[in-house]
Amino acid sequence: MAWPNHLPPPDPKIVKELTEKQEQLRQQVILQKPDFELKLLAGCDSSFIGENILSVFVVLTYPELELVEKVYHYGPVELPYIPGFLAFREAPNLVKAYEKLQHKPDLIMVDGHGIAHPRRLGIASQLGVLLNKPTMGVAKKVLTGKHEEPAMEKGSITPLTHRGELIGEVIRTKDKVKPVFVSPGHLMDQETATAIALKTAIKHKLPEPTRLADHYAEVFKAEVR
DNA sequence: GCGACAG
DNA sequence: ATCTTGTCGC
Repeated sequence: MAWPNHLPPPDPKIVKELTEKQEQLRQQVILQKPDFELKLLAGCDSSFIGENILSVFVVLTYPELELVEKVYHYGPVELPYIPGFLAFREAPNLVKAYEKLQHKPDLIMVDGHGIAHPRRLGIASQLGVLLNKPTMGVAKKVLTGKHEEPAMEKGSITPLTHRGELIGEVIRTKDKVKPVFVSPGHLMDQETATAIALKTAIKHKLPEPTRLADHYAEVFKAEVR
C-alpha cells in the first residue's frame, strides 16, 4: 500500500518493522463462529488530546444493552497515524484500558475494521489477538475493497470484497443514512458479526457499544483536562 | 501511471 | 482523529 498524499511520509524503516510484526500477528487470527454465550458486550474508542491518547471501554449487557461499566486510560501517543497501521497507534493504550475492567466482556466491538484490511489485520483483529478475545470491527469508512451501495432501507446488506475474497459487509443500519462496514476481528465470523451489528444498532446508525464508547470518550476527555 | 487510504 | 457555525429534522 502506498501512502496518502495528504499525510506526512512515514519512515520506511518503521514501516518495514511494523509490517513484519503485523504479519506475525495476522497468522494468529482465527475466524470461526464464536462458541460463547453473549452476555456482556464491550465497545471501545480512542480520542486524542495533543500528544496524548485517551482510550475508553464500555461494557453493556446483551441483549438489554444496559451499561454496566466504563473505564479509560490516558497516556502518551507513541506513533503517528499511518493508513493500514492504525492498531500500532491505538491498541497499546486500549489494552491498558481493557485491563482496568472489572467485568470482562464476551465480545468486543471495535471502532475500525477487522479483516477488511489490505493485509487482513485491522485494529479489531489485532486487538483480538493481543487480548485473546473475540472481536468484530465496525467502521464508518472503507479502507480497502470494493462494494455496491446497499439499498436505502435499514437491514440492506452488500458484500465488501478484496482480491476475490469476502472481507466484510456494508450494512445500512438506519434508513437513508450512510452505511457502516462490518467485519470479523478475531474468534468471530462474518455472519455473527453482521447479526450483532444489526441487532445493537437501535436508534442510531452506529451500534450501541461503539456509540456509547464514543460518548464517554467525550465525557472523560473533560475529566483529564 | 493515476488515485485511494480505518482513526 | 482534530480543527470548526450554523442548520435541518425527528
